[in-house]
Amino acid sequence: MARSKSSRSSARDRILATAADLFYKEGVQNVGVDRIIAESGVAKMSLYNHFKSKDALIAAWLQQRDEQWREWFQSTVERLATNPGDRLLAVFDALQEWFEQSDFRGCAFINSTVELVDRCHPGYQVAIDHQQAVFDYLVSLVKAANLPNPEAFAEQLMILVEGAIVVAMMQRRPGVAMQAKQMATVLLTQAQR
Amino acid sequence: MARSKSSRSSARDRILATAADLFYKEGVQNVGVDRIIAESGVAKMSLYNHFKSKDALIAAWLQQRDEQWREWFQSTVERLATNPGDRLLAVFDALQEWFEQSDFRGCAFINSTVELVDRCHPGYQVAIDHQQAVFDYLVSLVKAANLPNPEAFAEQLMILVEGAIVVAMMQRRPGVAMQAKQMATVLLTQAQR
DNA sequence: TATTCTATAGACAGACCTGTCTATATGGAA
DNA sequence: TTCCATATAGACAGGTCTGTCTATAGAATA
Repeated sequence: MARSKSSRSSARDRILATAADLFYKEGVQNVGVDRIIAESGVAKMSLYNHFKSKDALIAAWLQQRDEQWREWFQSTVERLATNPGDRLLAVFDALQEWFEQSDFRGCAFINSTVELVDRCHPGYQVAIDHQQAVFDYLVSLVKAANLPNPEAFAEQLMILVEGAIVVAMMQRRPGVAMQAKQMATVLLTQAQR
Repeated sequence: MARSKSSRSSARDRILATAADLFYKEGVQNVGVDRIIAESGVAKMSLYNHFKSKDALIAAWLQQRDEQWREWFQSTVERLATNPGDRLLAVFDALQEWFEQSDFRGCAFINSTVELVDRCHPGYQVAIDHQQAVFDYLVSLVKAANLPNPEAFAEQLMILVEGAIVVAMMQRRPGVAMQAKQMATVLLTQAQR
């Protein structure tokens, strides 16, 4: 039981790791299952034993990326600042760290939403839920900073976050995070009054 | 000569109009040339006589959309406000009109950039140029309003615009434009000081 | 009228895609 | 040792895609 579980996980994990890399770098539509099995060194049947279809693999990737990205994001924000007010702004320092990664190619969830036009795709809801989870985290930060109207201010932050991501991706300009941070500073001062 | 020119344009225009509709609604990767010729009622050879390849058709579509969208955007902004300061904010009223269109599915240029991962694709540079042209227009509005550091403030507006577009697309919430407008108002007041 | 240009329908090649199938190897468990 | 779950390689079917080719119709011009 423990063996079969561990060997199964190993194959599954290799598939998921390869898919994660390729799907993010090249887009879910531009990567075929043949490529994934070739680069992860598994047989095609292993992929289809672990995942019902390519669409299910896409959904599993997004699910995993949601968990991993948010864990990275939150721990980075909390590493960069301790004061609740500072943590709000540290959101943008974390973004800049992300933008500076050499393989940065935008938000996997925005990108997948664009590629998977069909709202019934199993990965679509995962992308929507991810945005909601990020929003909820921002709300928690705003509440910790004791600002009035936490939802309203978190929605403002969300606009800045999404805008910075798109500009960073399109123009390859990681520094946009600091512009967004400065905007957030101004809005924060305004919100505190 | 006039005949052949006009009949050629008519076929070319039908192809481009159909492609524009389908590419925007369903994404360039999800629409094949067979579908375009079927829905525009032309022969496949007519498409390949007017466009070197599907990629060239995509590029031609983006080029046309760039011109049409910016003309619409600028004339809408100028219709909604005459005072230079108000025009800056009218940008977001124009966005809201756009977001409320029933077929709104985000920015064709962001979407195509995501789909066409390859930066060498003939349509890729068109998308980058579009963003630059929108930015230049924002700079002209900021300059007309006599604000200091026009480029810096236009970059802030750009973040708000891109952020609003993404939120409107992902969450189907046209009202996000008014939140972005309110943020712009605060930043405008700050910039004027 | 004869010519020429552009349109048409549709077959076709060649590549790629997903998903299934077979036949076989391996390694821990009973 | 025998069994069984899982791994493997790779052929295969059936579909889609782009782009080319042929054969033909129609309409304006010389």
